[in-house]
Order: sequence, then C-alpha cells, then structure tokens
Amino acid sequence: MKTRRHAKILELIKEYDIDTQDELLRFLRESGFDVTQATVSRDIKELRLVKTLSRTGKYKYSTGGDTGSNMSSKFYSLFADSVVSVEAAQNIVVVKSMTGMAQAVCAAMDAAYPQHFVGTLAGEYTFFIV
Amino acid sequence: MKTRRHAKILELIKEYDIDTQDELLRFLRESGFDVTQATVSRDIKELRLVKTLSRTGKYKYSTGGDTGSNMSSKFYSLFADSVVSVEAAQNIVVVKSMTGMAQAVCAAMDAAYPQHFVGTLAGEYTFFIV
DNA sequence: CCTGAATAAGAATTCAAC
DNA sequence: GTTGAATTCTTATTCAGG
Repeated sequence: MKTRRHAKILELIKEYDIDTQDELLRFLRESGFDVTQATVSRDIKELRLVKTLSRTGKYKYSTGGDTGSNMSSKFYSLFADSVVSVEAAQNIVVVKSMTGMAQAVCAAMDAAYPQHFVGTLAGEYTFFIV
Repeated sequence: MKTRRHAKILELIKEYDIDTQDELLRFLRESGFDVTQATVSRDIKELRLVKTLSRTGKYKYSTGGDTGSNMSSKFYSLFADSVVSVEAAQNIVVVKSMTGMAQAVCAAMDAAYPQHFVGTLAGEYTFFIV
C-alpha cells in the first residue's frame, strides 16, 4: 500500500499547490488512503520531498531540485537534436531517435509535449521498445 | 545587515549539516549575528532554502539544486506502482502502465533500468504510443 | 523596511501495536 | 516492516515596535 500511496502523493503535489502535510492528508483521504499525519511525514521523508516556494511566494511541497522549466528546455533541445523521424498512422505515433538517445527523447517528449505524450488519449498506454 | 547574514547562512549550511533553524541560529550567533529564530525563518524563505535529507538520512538545510538521485527515487516508486504488466517476447519488451502514468513509467524505466532501457541494444529504438 | 517576542501552526518522532 | 495517537520539536506568522 505504501508504494501506491507514494505514487498518489507525487501525483497530488504535481497537480495541486499543497503547502501542509494536513492538506496533503486531506487529498489522500479523498483518494481513499486513510492515513495520518505521521505517515505523511514519513512518506515525505522517503520521497525526499521538500517544501519550497511556489511562484506566488507560498510554500508548496515538491520534488527537489529542478524547477521543471529548466529541465524542460534542456530536454527540448535534446529532443530536437536526437529525433530521426516522427510518424503517425491512425492512433499510433512512432518516434525514432538516434541510438542511445531513446531515454532522453522519452523525457523530452514529456517535457515538451506532455499533453500528447500522456495526457489526452484514453485507455492504456503501451511502450514497445524494440 | 540582512545581506551579510544571508551570505553567512549560505556559508554555514554549505559547511555544516544543519538540521534545525535553532542550530543555524547558534552558528549565526557565534558569527556575531544576534538574531532570533523568527528572522532565521524569514531568511530561509528568502533564500529559498529547503530541508532535504543528507546522505546519512538526517534532515539538513540546503540550497535547492538536487541532481537526479532525487528524480530517480521519485520515479522508481512510481514505476513500482503504476506498471500493470511487463512482458517479453523475442526482442520486444512490452510495458503496460495504468492510465496517465505512461510518462512517469518512461522516466522510471530510465531511472531503474537504464541499461535495459537504452544502453544495451543495438540499432534504433522506437517508441510506440498507442 | 527589518526585527523580536510570543504564539499558532506545522512537522518529526516516540512509543506502542499490529 | 508499517502505522496511529500522542507528544515533542520545529517553524511560520502575527502583532507590535524600531
């Protein structure tokens, strides 16, 4: 259950500006995780989350380090440089990258086109790694 | 005076493992900055410091920039929790994730199994996103 | 503005229990 | 190994005052 909760926490702090453990706790409970603040505190420690300042000057839990936009631009240029071709047929998108770049491309797609990469399609997603 | 104090704080947290504002306060006083915890709290906010985990598993104040190990653990637990199935046939590996998790899974695979994900196969890599 | 004193608010840990 | 209840510890803020 713990891993599942951890995943949910990461989801939640990504989606909302959560500035206290109690607030996170409330969201977790809405999601069916019936735990207490003590557990949330431990989860935060294990996930190495930090309380930073959001752009509005409010505190907010987030994953450490990168501000995202930083990452995003970094990978964006990587993406542009390492993709060989992009093709679409029906509901399938095929992205070919240069050797050794697949991992970076994957992250780049997330950074550059999150809505296409994961957000807008229905059903399961499948990765084929050939 | 505030600027000097800020500079000193950055120096101190770089040099020592400081895990509470009170401890930082003590160091500051030794350095001739006679302030209180309230001020330290404000300084930390202005400097955007965060309380992270040091390598020893203790909390520690530090400047934001973490590198990857953070990402890695973040995605690792996500991976563990959002993958529905993993199958292998011939030279094809199929990873199915829960809806909305594909992006995270992708990064998790990089974090957890970089060698399988990108490093060991020859030729081009192809992502199919269905 | 910047700060301290006091307080409220928040978070980590202890102690048991499972 | 994981958790909750209660506690202690820590930190943010309020409310003056400089």
